[in-house]
Amino acid sequence: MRKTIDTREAILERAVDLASTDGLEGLTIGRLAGELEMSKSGLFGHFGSKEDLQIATIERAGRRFIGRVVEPAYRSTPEGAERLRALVNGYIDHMAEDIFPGGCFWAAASAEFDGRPGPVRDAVKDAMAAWLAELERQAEAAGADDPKQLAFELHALAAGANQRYQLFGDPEAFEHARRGIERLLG
Amino acid sequence: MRKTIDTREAILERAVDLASTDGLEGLTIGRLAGELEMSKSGLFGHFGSKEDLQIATIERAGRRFIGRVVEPAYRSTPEGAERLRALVNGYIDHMAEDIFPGGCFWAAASAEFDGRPGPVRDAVKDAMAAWLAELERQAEAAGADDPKQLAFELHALAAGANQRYQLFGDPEAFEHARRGIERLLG
DNA sequence: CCTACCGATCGGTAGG
DNA sequence: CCTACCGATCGGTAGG
Repeated sequence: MRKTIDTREAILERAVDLASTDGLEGLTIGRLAGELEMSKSGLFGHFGSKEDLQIATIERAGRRFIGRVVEPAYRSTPEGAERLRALVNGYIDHMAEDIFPGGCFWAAASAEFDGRPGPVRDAVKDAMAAWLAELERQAEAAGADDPKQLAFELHALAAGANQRYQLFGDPEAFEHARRGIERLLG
Repeated sequence: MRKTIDTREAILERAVDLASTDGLEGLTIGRLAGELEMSKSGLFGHFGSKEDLQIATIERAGRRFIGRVVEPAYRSTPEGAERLRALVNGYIDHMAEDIFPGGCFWAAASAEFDGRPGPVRDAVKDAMAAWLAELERQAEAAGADDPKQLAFELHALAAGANQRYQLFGDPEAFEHARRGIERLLG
């Protein structure tokens, strides 16, 4: 039992990385099995379908993001302006550190599935909605005039930095984003 | 000759739409041929490889964007602040009008290929670079303090609106983007 | 522009 | 968790 769970976790860790570079559709059972040196059917048995694997991968990416960005911000800052800044800067830091190879998992998954209705798209949507709601909550606690507007702009700057950095390999992207964030928050 | 060119153009028009929803990798020769009611090899003959088809599709999407966004802005406004506003608002309008089904072609293509070096990625990069350079040029003509920073933020707001609108189907995304743009330009 | 193929890979199943 | 398969589809080719 233990080992089965461990194997499943190991599969999903690799799956998140593979999906970050090649997309959730490019995440094929055969390639994933090959990289983990197990048979296709052995891997397949941990999931009921490719769709289930994709959804489990999205959930796993969500836990990684929470562990690396959200929890540190909660531990180090009080609710409000400070936590809002820590969340957005943490998001940017984790892009700059290439924690998801191939760029932000969420930007990729969102662009890939936004036009394809179904449970995979819904899983991406739920994760993004939770992140935006968290930003709005902290913006409200910070006493922002328009918390939704602020959350939108902060996320747009971070997502814009990811797109620019991934495409041009230009670390200046992060500087631009940070400057915009400081102008909004400071 | 004429007809060969027309056929090629028709193929690429469908290809841009298909790639907008299913990605440049999901753009398969078989599906495209099926939708156009021609044989795979008949379609394939217009291109030398799938990669060539992808690059030709990117170029075609670029011409569509220029025709629908850039040229109207040039015709209706003088260089500088007015043209900058017209370009960014035109970009947002063309997202809201669903000119690319499945969301902005560029956001999708960029996220899909940013982690895969090669000529396809380079074609996406060149198109995005030309767009950002155009924004920077108009920002400079408008007398902005930091034209690169302004261009980055304007594009980020527009791209953020696309992501949000495509994922949540929420037209408020465009209002948020327009509000941010007015604050930056006004 | 077509028919008729090729080897490789896809998601998924049978049976152990 | 495996081997051994299935039908479908992939990009691409031969030959006309």
